[in-house]
Amino acid sequence: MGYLETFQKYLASENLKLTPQRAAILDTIFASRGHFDADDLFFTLRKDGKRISKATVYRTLELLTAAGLIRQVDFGKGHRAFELIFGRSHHDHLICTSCGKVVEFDDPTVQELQGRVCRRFSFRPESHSLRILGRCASCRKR
Amino acid sequence: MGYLETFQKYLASENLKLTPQRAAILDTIFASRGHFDADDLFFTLRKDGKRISKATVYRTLELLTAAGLIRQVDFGKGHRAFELIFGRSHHDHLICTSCGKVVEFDDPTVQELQGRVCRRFSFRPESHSLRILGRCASCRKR
DNA sequence: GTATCTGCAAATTCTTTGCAATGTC
DNA sequence: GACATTGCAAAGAATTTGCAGATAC
Repeated sequence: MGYLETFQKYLASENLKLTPQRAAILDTIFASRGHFDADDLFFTLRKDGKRISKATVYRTLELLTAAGLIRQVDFGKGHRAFELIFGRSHHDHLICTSCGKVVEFDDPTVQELQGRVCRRFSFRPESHSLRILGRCASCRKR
Repeated sequence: MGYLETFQKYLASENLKLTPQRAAILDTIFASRGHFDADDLFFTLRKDGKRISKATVYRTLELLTAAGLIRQVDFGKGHRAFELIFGRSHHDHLICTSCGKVVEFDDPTVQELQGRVCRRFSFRPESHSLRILGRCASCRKR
């Protein structure tokens, strides 16, 4: 099932509508991949000639999160960032504290750990986010 | 070495001064423990009869972070939260998505993982933050 | 046709900054 | 005494909200 179809299914289930604005926002997210925030999205849309208000961008990001197509990530900037998760496998982030470079990685240990910790404290696991901070090789050379 | 002494040492090394406001803020953080944000701190101080401006609270939180006495944590609220790290061992957080309860845990696996991932991508590890989200036992019963 | 959406501008919330008075070392 | 610090109020950034007109289903 495609992403638009998935979104539409979610919207229908909540009695919401698929508007051209919502579709354009989702298309833009899929086209760019990577990480983004509300502002990035707003300006990319504008560059593509789509005049969608920031309010709509914010409102749509919330819907897409609820629909499970994107998720919020925290890179320590003062504002919210997101990334696409639809069609992607789970991963975590390694972030360079000098240049801000973000490397995605996947290590099965995290899943096991999540299960173990949840069992110990009687939680039902839902998700996790792991950020490792360090200095990348090229920043260390400088 | 006590926390105030540690802070003072940091301040001296940066040619900064220990003021009554800075000491009061640090004392308050130590007295309350747990997690807090700028606002919590501001109101606790005020309740204790200390009239310290928000600007000073924000400025001091930055200093305390730089001094390594506290660190920023992300609980997915829209604003910054902090926790005391001075005198505490490292830990991560398990958070209930229903009631917001936060459980601290420590699992040595995370350290190993951090080392392994950094080695793989030639990063020098500095720190990490792991948040596991789930539903706690009492929320599941409801 | 009706309930949801959009854009706009105003309102909120969180945080930072300029500046004159004050205080620490 | 010099330079850092404070409080205040204003500025800034990010996000949310109220509302009237437009639109999907």
